Amino acid sequence: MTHAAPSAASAVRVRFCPSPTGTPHVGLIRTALFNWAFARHVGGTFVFRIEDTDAARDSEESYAQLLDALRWLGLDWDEGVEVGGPHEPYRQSQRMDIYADVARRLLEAGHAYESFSTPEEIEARHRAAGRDPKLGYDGFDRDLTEEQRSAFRAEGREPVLRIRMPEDGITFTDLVRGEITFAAGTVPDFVIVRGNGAPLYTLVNPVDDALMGITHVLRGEDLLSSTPRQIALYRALLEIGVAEVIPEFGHLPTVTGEGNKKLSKRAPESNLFLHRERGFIPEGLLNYLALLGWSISPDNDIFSSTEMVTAFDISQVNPNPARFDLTKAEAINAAHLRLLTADDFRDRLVPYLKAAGLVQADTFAELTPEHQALLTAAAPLVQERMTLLGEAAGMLGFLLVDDDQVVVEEEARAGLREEAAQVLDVSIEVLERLDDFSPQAQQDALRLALVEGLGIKPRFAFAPLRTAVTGRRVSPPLFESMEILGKDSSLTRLRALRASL
RNA sequence: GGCCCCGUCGUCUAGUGGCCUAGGACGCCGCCCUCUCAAGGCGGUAGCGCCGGUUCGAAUCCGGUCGGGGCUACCA
Repeated sequence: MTHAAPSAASAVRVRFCPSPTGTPHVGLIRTALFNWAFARHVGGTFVFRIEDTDAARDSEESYAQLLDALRWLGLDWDEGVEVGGPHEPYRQSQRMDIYADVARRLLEAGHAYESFSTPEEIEARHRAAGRDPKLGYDGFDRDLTEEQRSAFRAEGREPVLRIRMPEDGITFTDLVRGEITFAAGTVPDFVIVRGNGAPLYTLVNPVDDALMGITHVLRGEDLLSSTPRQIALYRALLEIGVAEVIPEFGHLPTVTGEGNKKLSKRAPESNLFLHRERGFIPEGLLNYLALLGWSISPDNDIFSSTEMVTAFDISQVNPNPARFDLTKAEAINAAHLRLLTADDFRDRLVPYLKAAGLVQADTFAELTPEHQALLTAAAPLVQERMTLLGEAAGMLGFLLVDDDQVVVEEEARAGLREEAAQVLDVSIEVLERLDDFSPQAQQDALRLALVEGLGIKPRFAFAPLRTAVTGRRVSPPLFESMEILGKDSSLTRLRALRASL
């Protein structure tokens, strides 16, 4: 791919482990990007694992979208789903026997215990004791005797498995926030296996990280408060020989939307594929996402993912929440669009023109020779005029439709002034006589007749022609456009608008 | 409520005690260029939440305060 080959084999192993629920969210992608950049920077291993332990919410469609997303963005992984690796399988739904085994060992070693209390009972005990009912689990079942457990079972209760939290507080050094301490007693014993035997995220995530040798966990800030539980579980896993090291944690700043709240999955800006459909290119989107919490240098915002890999330093990540600003994202995308080579830019236009029904193929190579020539000539005209590839249809559509299919937009027609008819009459006459239809020749002749001859300011002199030829108020440069269109076609369009006045 | 995180222009950020009368970018405004729109050039707008303390000196360190956010599930 685009990254430097992991030369000195690093011991660093990081992972991206999304749940396949819904459409990929830009915040999720930002997390993937930072993990990827971190791994590539140090020459470590990037693992891609799927956490599909919630059958009620997970879907195959979402799984496919996750693959599509990472591949589109070029965030390649060394180990994981599809590519395999030494710790297969990489989908948690296929690792249930592993979790059952670890849970059993945790129970046998006394790190976990069976808990029969229902949420209602826990709350009731808090109230009875005059405590805040929202305190969470109270440790009631910690030291149940075998007799008590049997009695509960006899009632038909199915126990969940809880981890026994340590008596003392938990402190760790966050890679982006520094030292963080959770005081003793503030984190209740948590559930790792449901009453029906299904393992929970609280168990499977650390277990797989341990089994897969993950050394650094970079994830969203929303998971910060679950870290003490994971560390407690890790300590237990260490003791029973499932884990070898406790990874370091780094909590990436939340990606917010309007109003400083976490960018909702319902918000359209959160939808990665919507951005792709509108014409973001991977380079632009990745660059923008990198800016959410990180900066490559004091005076530059535009960079490639390769440059990011070279410079990325997790300790330089800003802990502040970052707002997803579509306007800036688009500006960054526009900058990358301009950075593309002419051919590359041209080729990337094709799927968008296809989607708009203007061409018949998805790739440049499959286009008709006519369309290929036309696009090759026209693409450079719009490259620095576009922010999103999706604008291609509007900018180039007039070149891809028949003369009698040109629709003159209201905005353009409204801009026509009194002298439009006269301008068109004169222009048609001038252009008809032109043998050299190059932009320069057109301009020279038209300026002579319109600007000098009729005394009309340039900006008003050419507007009627632009409207006639493109149907729009905003278009690629007029003379170049007419050259591409050809003399006959251009004249036909000029006459058509003239006739409609 | 409890626990935890965060607090520099509207937004994303640089800043790790003197280089800061706080730099860049997006946005916005103006001018130049100009066949439209862009691009480009030039200029401008706008910020260290607040209060104490430490220090010769604080955006930078400490305390408090206020504000924002996250978590508080047999979701992930």
